[in-house]
Amino acid sequence: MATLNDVAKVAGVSPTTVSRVINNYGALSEKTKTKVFAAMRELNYAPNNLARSLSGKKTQLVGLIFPSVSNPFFGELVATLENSLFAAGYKTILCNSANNADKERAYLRMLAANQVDGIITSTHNLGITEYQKIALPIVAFDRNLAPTIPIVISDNYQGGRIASEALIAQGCRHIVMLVSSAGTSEPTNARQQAYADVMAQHGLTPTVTPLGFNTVASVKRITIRTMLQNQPIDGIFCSDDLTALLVLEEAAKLGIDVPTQLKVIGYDGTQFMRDYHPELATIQQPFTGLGQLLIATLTACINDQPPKHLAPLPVQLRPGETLNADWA
Amino acid sequence: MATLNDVAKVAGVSPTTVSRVINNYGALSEKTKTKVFAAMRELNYAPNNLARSLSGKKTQLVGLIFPSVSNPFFGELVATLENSLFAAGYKTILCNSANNADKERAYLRMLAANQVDGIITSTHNLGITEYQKIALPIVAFDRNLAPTIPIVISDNYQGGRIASEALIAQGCRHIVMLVSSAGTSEPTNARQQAYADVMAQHGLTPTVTPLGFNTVASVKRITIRTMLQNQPIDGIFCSDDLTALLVLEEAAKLGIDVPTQLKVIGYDGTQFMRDYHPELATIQQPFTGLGQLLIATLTACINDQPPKHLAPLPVQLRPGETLNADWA
DNA sequence: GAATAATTGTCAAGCGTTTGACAATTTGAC
DNA sequence: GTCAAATTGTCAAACGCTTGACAATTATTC
Repeated sequence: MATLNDVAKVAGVSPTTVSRVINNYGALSEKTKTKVFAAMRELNYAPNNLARSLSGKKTQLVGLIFPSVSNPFFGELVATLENSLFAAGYKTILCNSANNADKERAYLRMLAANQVDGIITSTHNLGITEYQKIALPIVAFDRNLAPTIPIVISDNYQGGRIASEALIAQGCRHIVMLVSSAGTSEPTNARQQAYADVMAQHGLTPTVTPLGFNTVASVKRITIRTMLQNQPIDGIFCSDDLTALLVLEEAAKLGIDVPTQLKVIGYDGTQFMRDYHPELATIQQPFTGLGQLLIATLTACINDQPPKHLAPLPVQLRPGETLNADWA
Repeated sequence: MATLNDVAKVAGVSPTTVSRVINNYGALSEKTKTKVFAAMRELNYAPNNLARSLSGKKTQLVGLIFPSVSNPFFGELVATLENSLFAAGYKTILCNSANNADKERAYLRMLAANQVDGIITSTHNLGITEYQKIALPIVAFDRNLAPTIPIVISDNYQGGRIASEALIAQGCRHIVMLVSSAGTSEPTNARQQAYADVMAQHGLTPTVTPLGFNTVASVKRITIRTMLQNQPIDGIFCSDDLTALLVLEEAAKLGIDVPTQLKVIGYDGTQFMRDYHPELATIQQPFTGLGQLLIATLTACINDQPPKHLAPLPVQLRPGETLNADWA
């Protein structure tokens, strides 16, 4: 690997000058700049980022801690983030926490050891103190990590309300909500709260059926099937789109027609769903907006300007045939 | 951030001793080890990996260049890789090339600048010379990058053969293959070759319809629909599962019953498909095996022991109702 | 308690870069 | 041709750690 000194020799200038060119600092003539750039190209030189960072520069590394990119929701979010981070000059270290506390702890240590500039995370298997001990800029997505850690969310309550009201507006009276989230104090729980509130406002009884975030699909299917068989249900609100898919398939197997007998609405609205299951009505999260806000917030934290307050981003209903047959 | 010197002071030993403990080198008594570890914990110390690597240690960083983790196939593969890499003590730098040559070039530079130990890639938008210029261990997945770069694949020809024969065995005679890959010399093209060979062996006419890897789903749908409407087709072999999904949906819209009127088989067999579309018959790629082989090969390259020859990993048919109604 | 082995300390160079202070040189303007 | 301004060079310290050489200190053993 060519070093800065090699470049200096080839260009016939001093190492300091090369460094000045790289960092665009000090007085420099066009002529030397050209010479140096030519030498860099000739040697296929890339400055050693380790050395640069050691001597004070930022690493331009950001850690992304998410459950797993094998889930299309996180996959899409991570893809969005990675793109924006790249555009902003950052490199992405990917960490799939797999909802494993030990792994997450190891990741935090590792990211610190690698001197990342900041972390964006969407898991929380650790205690608050552990997050606070990290003396690093952190931004959370949809999770309450610690009072001091800024959190970016979309409007979960609003989303829950829109979904519930949409089902009721379509005539549903026996509406069940399926939730697969685990914790109790998570922001996403506002969706359930909204569901419960809306149901109560309409004099209807809310029924929340938990499925467990880490439960395998086949087990979820069984729960869903028994539910469909044993309860009089005409509407289902799923806290994520994948669960909605399971509902649609189990309903089809049982000969329940959607949307005449049963209306279904999901949550998330990934591009994947839009492409491969456009029939599903869902609550559309603003992926791009969330990604940009996450990164803007993180860079703000990196520059010691933590945001005062972060308003939840608006969500919107994406209509579909599972809610309203003659939608199109 | 605490440094090695801080740890030494707290532990009451010399910096050298702390380094010896970290690197487990030289003669060390249990007593000092304990003291040092205690001090490290007390200070929440993590060795600065930049400094370690600068002074000769490996970075334990691996770059992953894939089109995008928003595609469930790559998402799952990347998740698998990340897990295994983590287990092997490596950190993952994620690079979504988005099939953009400039971005890929920038990524290669960036990875080199960050002194990664190696790269695993599954895109190739660049010329051979550009890959060879990278003086870094590279392993390719399903792509021919350069003669010198080892390539890990599953048995594409075998997969194409199994799929084609399965359709024929189920009585299909008018079979179309839908391919979404772009290049002409890619290993995955063996699937088409096998399809063509098998068709010929049975005295049938092969028809390959290209869809374009980067084409949006809605456009693919149109192609598929017109094809279904205008050609007598009783079997479709898709070069990936997502395309198969589109086929199933368009067929349903047209009132074509699967599998009685049309049989469909996909390719890839992600966990996602198994969970959310178990009805789809497909060719199952050995994800875990591929991941492990990719990493084993990369570490071999890193240790200057490039593999002699890499045999394609076997694939297998995963049956499903889209191929055989009474399968279950 | 002497001899030997085991452990720990001291010192310094080096990894590739940045950055500041200062001196030396070149350039341009008049 | 002079002078100031612009440009480039020299030198050295620093970032945090590793590693080797060597000396000094402890433990261990008989």
